Amino acid sequence: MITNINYNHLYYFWQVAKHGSIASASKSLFLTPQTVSAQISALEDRLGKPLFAREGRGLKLTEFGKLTQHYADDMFAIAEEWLETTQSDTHNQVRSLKVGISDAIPKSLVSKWLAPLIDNERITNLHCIDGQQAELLAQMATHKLDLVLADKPLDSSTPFKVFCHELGRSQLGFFATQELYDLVVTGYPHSLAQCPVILPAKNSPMTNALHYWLNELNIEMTVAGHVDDSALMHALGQQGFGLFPAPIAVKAEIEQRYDVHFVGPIDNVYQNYYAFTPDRLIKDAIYSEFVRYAQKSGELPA
Amino acid sequence: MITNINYNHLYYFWQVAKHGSIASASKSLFLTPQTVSAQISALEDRLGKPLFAREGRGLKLTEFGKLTQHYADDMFAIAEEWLETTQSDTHNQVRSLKVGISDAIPKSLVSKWLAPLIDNERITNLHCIDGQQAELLAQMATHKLDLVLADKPLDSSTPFKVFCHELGRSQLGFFATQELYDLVVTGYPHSLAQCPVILPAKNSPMTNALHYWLNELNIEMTVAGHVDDSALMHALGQQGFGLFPAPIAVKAEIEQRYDVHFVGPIDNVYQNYYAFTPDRLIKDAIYSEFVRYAQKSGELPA
DNA sequence: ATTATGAATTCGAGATTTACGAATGATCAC
DNA sequence: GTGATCATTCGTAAATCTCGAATTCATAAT
Repeated sequence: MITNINYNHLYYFWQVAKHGSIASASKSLFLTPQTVSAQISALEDRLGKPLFAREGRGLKLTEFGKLTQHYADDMFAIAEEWLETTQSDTHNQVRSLKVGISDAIPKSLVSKWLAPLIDNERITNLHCIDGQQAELLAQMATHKLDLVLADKPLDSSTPFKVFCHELGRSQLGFFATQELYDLVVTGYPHSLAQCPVILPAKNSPMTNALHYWLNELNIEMTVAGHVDDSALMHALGQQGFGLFPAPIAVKAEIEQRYDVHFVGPIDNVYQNYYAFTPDRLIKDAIYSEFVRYAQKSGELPA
Repeated sequence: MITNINYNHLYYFWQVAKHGSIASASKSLFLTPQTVSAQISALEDRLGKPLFAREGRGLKLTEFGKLTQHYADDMFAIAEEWLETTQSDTHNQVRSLKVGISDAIPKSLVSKWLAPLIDNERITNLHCIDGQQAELLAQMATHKLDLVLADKPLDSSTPFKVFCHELGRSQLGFFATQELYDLVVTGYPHSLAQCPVILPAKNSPMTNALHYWLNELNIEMTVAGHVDDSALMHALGQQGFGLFPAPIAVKAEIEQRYDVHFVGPIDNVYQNYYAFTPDRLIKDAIYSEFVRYAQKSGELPA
């Protein structure tokens, strides 16, 4: 007689796999290690193969264990969202938010957007991760993220349902170290020809818009490099690697944090901001709250 | 003290929600109805709200129950795939396959491709569903499908990892009822101008290629309509609604089933076939087997 | 209207599972 | 070697799961 899988055992396994040890997992489960150990053994017996290899005084996932963890990750991410969205008492609503932030977006802008929600105590548990837009959307599809922030809209052909909200936009400007600043500040923007620039990824909307602008003005610049990550771009800029573009909305933060100066604006070149939310109705309240806040604070220098 | 969720209870709930009644679910769980009923009640107590409304002598999901079922669907779809891919004994491998088939693909081609796997007894449990490519890929991402067949490749920007395999292609030809056939068969393809045609969706690769071909030959045709679903297109064609294009690879089936005649080929216009598989390693064996079979049988009239 | 049938449920008792304390090994840090 | 940390084994107590019998209720049959 083949018995059913005990999904509680799988839950215990998942906790152990996450924590890396029975001892630590048993604490967070409010159980004793013996218990957890026994349940894991029961699951292994049921499955016919070991999930962990006993190594030294600890455990190590077997290949089969790793695979199982992967599946369990996906499963319990859904379960957690289910509980979060259905168990939170009606007037206190959801209290946690997992946000994916595209590399291209300045972090200081994000914290500006999120600040009202945190100040309000609407959210007590914020979890942010970085990454590329496509990766983040994939994680949202599998319930591992609630919200994705990015600087490009979505080609309509995305397989799964996501909603795309426009948050606003900010004009771009060039920033540079003192040394470079002195070099180009007079005669801007035509003086730009004198100096290398760091640009975002090729074919990113920002880069394209920039090239168009330079073309219009008949300026030929030296491209020092293309960098995907905005934080890295700023850091390189700080080293004097070249001028770099950044949204004017965060001028103050950029100047202060990276010890650079604002050189000048880039006419008609904007970075747009979008928020993506999944096709789930329950967290709606917090979604719309976020979007509303962000759009309001997003009325940035035109 | 807030207790943990018992995921076995959730599993019982899921079964009941699927079967529509405790009586039926309890059979498939090899338990008695009292037991299942009690476990469901326990879960409802833990969650604080009822999952079912007792209605007459049966059960009906509450709104909360429906939502929960939705989450449970997603969770246990993953669990089932996990068990299927890890529990199947090593040399007998996987025996079930869930295939999503894009509307645009002629079903007779699909059955040709799948036949070897079924004849071989490699697969004993085949589940096919129809739909639009994007929808199907979304379902694959959430583990509800193992394989998707479609007629267009994928823009690289798909958020999640899928592998795209080229299966082959078939030249297209026009088909028509006897009456229309008589009208256009002489002087083909220029005679096409005399007769309305049914085309696939606007902007589908097939439609674009067709327009290009017609343009080249300087033929102006009347478009009777655009139809997404290949089966529907054939049915309309059978009614004499107009000529319709179809892959020559299934000429015989089309002629026989829809009682139409092959009018003539369309030069340099092909329908391409692609198989999409998810980023999961375990079902690899059956995937590659399928792709190999399909590619072999896909060497179609050039 | 009365009787059956099919469904969910309640109750109580027994079987099973789960959980813990105590004790045992095994490993690591010192 | 000593003490600390971790997983595990064993035996037992508590919780739970499960089932049979009986109950309730709504529908179906007569």
